[in-house]
Amino acid sequence: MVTAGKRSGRPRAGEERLSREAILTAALRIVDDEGIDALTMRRLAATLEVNPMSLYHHLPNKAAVMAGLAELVFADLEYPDPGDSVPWQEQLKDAARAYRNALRAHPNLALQVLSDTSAVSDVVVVTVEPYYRALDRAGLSARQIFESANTIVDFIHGFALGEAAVRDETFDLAPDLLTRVEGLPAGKAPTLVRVVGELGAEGLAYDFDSGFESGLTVLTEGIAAVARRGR
Amino acid sequence: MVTAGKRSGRPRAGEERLSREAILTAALRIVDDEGIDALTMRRLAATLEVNPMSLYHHLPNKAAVMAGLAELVFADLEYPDPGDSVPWQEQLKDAARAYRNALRAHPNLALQVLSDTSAVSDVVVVTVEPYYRALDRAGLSARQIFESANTIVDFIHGFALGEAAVRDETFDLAPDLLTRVEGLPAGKAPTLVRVVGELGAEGLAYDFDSGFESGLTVLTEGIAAVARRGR
DNA sequence: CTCCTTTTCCATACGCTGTATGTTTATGTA
DNA sequence: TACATAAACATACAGCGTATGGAAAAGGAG
Repeated sequence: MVTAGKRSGRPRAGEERLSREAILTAALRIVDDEGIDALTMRRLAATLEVNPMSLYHHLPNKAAVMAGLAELVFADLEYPDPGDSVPWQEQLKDAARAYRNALRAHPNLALQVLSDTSAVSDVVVVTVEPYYRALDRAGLSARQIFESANTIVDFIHGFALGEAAVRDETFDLAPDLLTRVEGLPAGKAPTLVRVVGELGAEGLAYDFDSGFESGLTVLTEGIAAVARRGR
Repeated sequence: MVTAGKRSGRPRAGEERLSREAILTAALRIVDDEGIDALTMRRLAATLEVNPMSLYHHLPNKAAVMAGLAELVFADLEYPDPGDSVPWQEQLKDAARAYRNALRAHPNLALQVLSDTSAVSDVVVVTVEPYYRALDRAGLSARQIFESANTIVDFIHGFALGEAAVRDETFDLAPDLLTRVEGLPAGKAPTLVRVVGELGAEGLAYDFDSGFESGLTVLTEGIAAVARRGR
């Protein structure tokens, strides 16, 4: 019996089935479609119609696949950078929005991106430039620029973490929070109960977009205050 | 041959070897000492000198063990809450510091705590009360309190994420960042290069404590500005 | 007391994982 | 033409979470 497929041995020139890029593309698709847990070396090999061990000729191990995926997220990150014609606050916010959007583009990958420090390459380091540009224009010292940029990035990371976690389990914040707070033992967290109650009364229409924007406003106002005081 | 240990069947009264609490305590020790990957059901059972399957009589599966660990972190969280005698800014910062400290207490668990939404119980929800208290005193609207508290928590989460990631691989930020930035292609990220260069010249003594404090300052100043504008 | 259900342990086993090792075949270079 | 290298496949191993079932003590019901 002459089986048509799966010849063993090296493929003819131009018939290579694999490449680092092709593997990562397939992996990204699996993660996007079915979640991070669905990504196994065997599953990945199957979608590429290849033996699992073949993958190891292009990537040293599974951790490298993960790191490669994290890098893809950053590669897709493109800052608009409107230039210095807009106020620095707007420049800063635009950079933050672009970063958040890149993290949102692959929610199943967010945790990986945010936690895998081994994926921090030059590609990633360079992505902070727009924050430094904007903060420089705000009149901050070198140290203040450094610390403020870190603060912004930390906020975005925390926000993205919450957004991604909620995203993949169809968890509706508003009603959940409301019922949860209402069920609390009396007198346990009075301010929380009152505030959430008021929000519920006026229809707590929480969405992540406005939450992110209000965070950016707090941060830019805070940085402006620090800049004023710093002079 | 009558082997002394490992009798099968139910233990005599008062000789139970396991309990949910004992299991979680042992699990926490493993995670603290050897990292999250070292925690397997078999390993956990071994340290408790028990058959792996015995664990399943006290916890339904491994995910429940993880969630239980995350809960332990929040259980250890105690806010000092100096009361209303200090400015609301200080009250807010104290709450944030306490939360950060709780997350730092078990760095190997930080990622789990921050990403496992299934561990969000009443215990956790109540922990936001101090933020609400402080923000209420700042004169914010219900919606502003809600959004500002989220922003603070997001910042702490992002910060803790970075801190935990760096912690467990003896990665020294300052020299790493310096050499990395110096090795960048010329003209690639001019502001970043200049700022980090200046910091390197004056001895970039970065530590997480001061980074966290400067973040808190930016946030409280920003919230104060929003409060002023809100009137 | 006896009978019976429930609880808490142990033993075995299954399907899955990442990957080490070795073989086959084609390529590119000497 | 030889030969090292590269890219595929095949087999196999240790370790994982956990389903299933059995043994023995506990504890309540008659």
